[in-house]
Amino acid sequence: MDAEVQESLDLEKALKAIASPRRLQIMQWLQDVAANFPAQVHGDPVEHGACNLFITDKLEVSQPAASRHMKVLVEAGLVVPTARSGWVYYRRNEPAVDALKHRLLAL
Amino acid sequence: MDAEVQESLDLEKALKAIASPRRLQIMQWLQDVAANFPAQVHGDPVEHGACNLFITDKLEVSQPAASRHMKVLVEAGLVVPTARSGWVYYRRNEPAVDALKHRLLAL
DNA sequence: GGACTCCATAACGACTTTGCTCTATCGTTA
DNA sequence: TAACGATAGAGCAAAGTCGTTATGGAGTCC
Repeated sequence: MDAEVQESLDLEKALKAIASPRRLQIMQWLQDVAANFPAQVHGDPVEHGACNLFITDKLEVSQPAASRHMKVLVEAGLVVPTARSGWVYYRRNEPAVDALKHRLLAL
Repeated sequence: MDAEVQESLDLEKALKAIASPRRLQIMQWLQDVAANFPAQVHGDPVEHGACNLFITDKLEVSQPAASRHMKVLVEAGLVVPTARSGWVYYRRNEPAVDALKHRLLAL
């Protein structure tokens, strides 16, 4: 366990981030981008993650609503955004997710 | 892992229950009732848990506010209340907590 | 340049959360 | 019986959440 990642994790923020059906769902989808989202022209599924547009479509909410959900996840440190020529891709921040699990095991 | 406990766990409810500084704190206090609360005349710390009154005092909120926090934890299944001659004692529901951890490890 | 797509932010409304105070209930005790 | 202490519920206000539509910036394509 990386001590720096562990310390930087805001437990309350991370818990609130995933204590939402939509965002929990997103985290699960992002576990396997290639399997859960359409093929992407740009942006490698593994390296960069899923295109924001696909996430919005799957969530079946408006684009601003999806945008805000992603922002919550990013600010909780659980997801990493990659802006690339107009598109934004999101991938899980696995060290942070592991840190969250580790903290929760101590509860 | 008890399959019945596992299935009965409402993940979203449990997450929302602990995604609150106060309630997270309560769960941590209840890990060691004898160490975190004054000695109780009635109600065994291990068997029954901590007296609601002590929890209210430690939280430093009004009695109804503490009462409602405990209700949220009970309804999430994470805590078990024991009513005993006017007082209510709360203890952690360890199987449910373990079930929650188990579910979160899959995220 | 002009039209288009993608994304983020602002503004709004409905609903939920969380604190408070006041009140009712219930068991113990004088 | 009457008084007291612990708890839960009702009612209220402030703040947060989550959805929407409207708007504007940034990049792509003709």
